[in-house]
Amino acid sequence: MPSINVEDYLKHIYYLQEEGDAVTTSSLAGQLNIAAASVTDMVKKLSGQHYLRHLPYRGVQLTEKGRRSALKIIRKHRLWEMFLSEVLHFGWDEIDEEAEKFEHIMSDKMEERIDEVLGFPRVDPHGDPIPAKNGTVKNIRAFPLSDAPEGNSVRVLRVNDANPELLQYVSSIGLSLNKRLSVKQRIKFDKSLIIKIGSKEIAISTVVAENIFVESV
Amino acid sequence: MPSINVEDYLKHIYYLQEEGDAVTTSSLAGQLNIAAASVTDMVKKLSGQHYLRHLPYRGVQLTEKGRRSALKIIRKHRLWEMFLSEVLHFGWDEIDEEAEKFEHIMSDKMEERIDEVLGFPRVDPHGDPIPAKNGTVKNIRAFPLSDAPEGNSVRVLRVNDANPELLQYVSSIGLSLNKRLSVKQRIKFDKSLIIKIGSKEIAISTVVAENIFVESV
DNA sequence: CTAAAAATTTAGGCTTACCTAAATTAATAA
DNA sequence: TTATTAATTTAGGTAAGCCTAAATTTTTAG
Repeated sequence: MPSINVEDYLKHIYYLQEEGDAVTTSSLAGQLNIAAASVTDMVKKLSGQHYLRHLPYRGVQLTEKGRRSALKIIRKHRLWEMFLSEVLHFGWDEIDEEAEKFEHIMSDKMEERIDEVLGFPRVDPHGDPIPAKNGTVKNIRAFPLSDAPEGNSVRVLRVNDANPELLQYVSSIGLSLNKRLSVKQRIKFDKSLIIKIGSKEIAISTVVAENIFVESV
Repeated sequence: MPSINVEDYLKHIYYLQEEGDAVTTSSLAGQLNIAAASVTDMVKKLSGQHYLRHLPYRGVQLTEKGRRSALKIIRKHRLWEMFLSEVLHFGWDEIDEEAEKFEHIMSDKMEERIDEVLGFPRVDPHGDPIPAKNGTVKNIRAFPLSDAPEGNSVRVLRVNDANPELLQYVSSIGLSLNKRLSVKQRIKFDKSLIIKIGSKEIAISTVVAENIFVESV
């Protein structure tokens, strides 16, 4: 069984890989809030245990073993987020932090019980897919709202959960998962957007638009 | 904030104190499954941080600070047990183990939310009192069934949760919290009891009787 | 193409919390 | 009361994960 620290490394490597970024010592150090030298140490250890492959000075890549372990944690994390949201009525801006620790101590029995109570959900409250027990992850084909052409009508499928304030803001302008909106206007010089939600028109910055993922409708 | 390990020490010291036992290096080592020498180390550290007083070669005693910290953990532990039992329908023989880890990571926000959902319970599923936020603990005036005189009619108030198999056994003979029973006969030579639950008469050993706490009714 | 800058790794250390073995103190039995 | 036994503490170590500073490798700019 990987330690809590190892689990955190694997999870963050998976996230970085998923975003298509190269997984370097420094990007990992940034995610984990840890000195780069410490990351090198751990990476060598994880490589020795075949959780990942390490090309010195180049970066790392999860092995199948590493990917499996990462997905187990992520499954627990997202199920717990779902539970916090659905059963204990936490806001979507609060749940990620609460789940950070629980993901590491949740027993398999607990995982199954919660999955059952929730009715075997496929996505978490931010629209991220909940990995299946067999290691399958449904990939959500959504594109960032910032890429939507003028006039497009779209539906929100996912919101990046990395920043609680962003989530709060998104709620505050009346957006939530599955909500429909249309792009009224794209402002060239600052790349901001004017979107229409229901009958309201709202201006949002690129930063916000880049973190809202949608599908055409 | 005390570390997880410190919390475990404080909790077990509290338990031992509560049972009226002297809290010695070896009794603690036994509870924590740790070598006595390691306990001495930690005890000196905790004494330095004023969580407890240490009389070398004699034993330890929690300070008020230590008692407070212990009760915070125990409150979280018992609330979580209650939640597992009431909301997720875990058996009373499963919950203690599940709560061992969660007690250390449960946020105060989570604690409040659960307390609320459960309707501010006063006792956990084993009949142990849930300490209040202000550090008050209702003491349950119950005596062990093994002390009940022949002919006595009693009600179950608490069952020692230290042993899951005992809890299972107690359930299996039809006993649970608040159930009434009467002592039909006390067998002298092995101190076992014949008790009557509803219309059934059952023989139970001292070991079992010593772990069931009752009040006269 | 090379020199400076940036990223990565190596070296040497630290802290927490554990361990075993040896020394010391306390308890117990003759 | 003293010798033996039991409990406790001290001494010296270990492993996991982190750190800073120095050395090395890679990238980038001129």
